[in-house]
Amino acid sequence: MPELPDVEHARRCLERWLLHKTLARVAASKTRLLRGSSVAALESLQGRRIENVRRHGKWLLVAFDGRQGLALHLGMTGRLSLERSRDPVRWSRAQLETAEGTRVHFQDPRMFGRLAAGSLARLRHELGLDQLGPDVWDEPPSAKVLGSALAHRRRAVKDLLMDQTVLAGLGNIQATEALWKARIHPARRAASLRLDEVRALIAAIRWTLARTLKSMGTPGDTTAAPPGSKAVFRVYGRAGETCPRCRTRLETMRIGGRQSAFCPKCQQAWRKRRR
DNA sequence: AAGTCTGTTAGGAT
DNA sequence: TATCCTAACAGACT
Repeated sequence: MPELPDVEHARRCLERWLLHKTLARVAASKTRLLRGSSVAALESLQGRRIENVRRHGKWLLVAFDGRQGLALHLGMTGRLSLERSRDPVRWSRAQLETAEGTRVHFQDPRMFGRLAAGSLARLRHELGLDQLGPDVWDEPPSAKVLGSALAHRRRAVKDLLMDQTVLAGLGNIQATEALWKARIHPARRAASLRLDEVRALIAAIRWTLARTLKSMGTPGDTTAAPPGSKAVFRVYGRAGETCPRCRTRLETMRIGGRQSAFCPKCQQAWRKRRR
């Protein structure tokens, strides 16, 4: 699940569960710590109050008093959940417990997630937040800015959209959906996009992010679709089904090792750059 | 039921 | 430098 909408949802959950609370206990068993961090650093957060919960791209950053921080990446299968007394929590790799007894689990079956604690300044450096591109939801680039980021790049546009140093937050699903919405073939060379196409792409990115975010509802809303439910997506994972726009049979191809669904009619590969 | 697929990213090869 | 590929891991699906 964890692309921008999922991480933003997780952020809102954390805010609801932890904001202004005191962290009484933190434990990390099998979670991989970020290089340069340690369990001792995690434990030094105990007794501190949570001041805010921010997100940049797919990273979560929890700020504590004393300029300390906890950084979290959900990796490919990570999720945050509130412990309820009923069923046991599977794949819990780390636990955060407030003085009031609220217990938050970091569940991560595949263990691609990351956790780190330390001074906020040091974390920002270690995480390479300065290496990340602008957050695609909070600070979307203008067509001109994105256009120049794509110019002179030979890689497939989809591959670049998922490059976190260009734009922070998009993953395979959101990039697939946005390109379909913007009617751009995923394998197009990034440099071949015209300015009007870049403009359409930015609008399409907002469209898919807003749509996915909305489908997840607000934290605690049990009527919303469970995160990652396929129903929201128009083309992702739907190769062989028909295009919702033109009824053409959707196809899929591999780009940068990732499966990329597209509509062969709406998303033409051979539009060449107009000079 | 063995084989294939999977939402990420770091790091090494080309 | 830019791009491409694979490993890290464990489960779901066909």
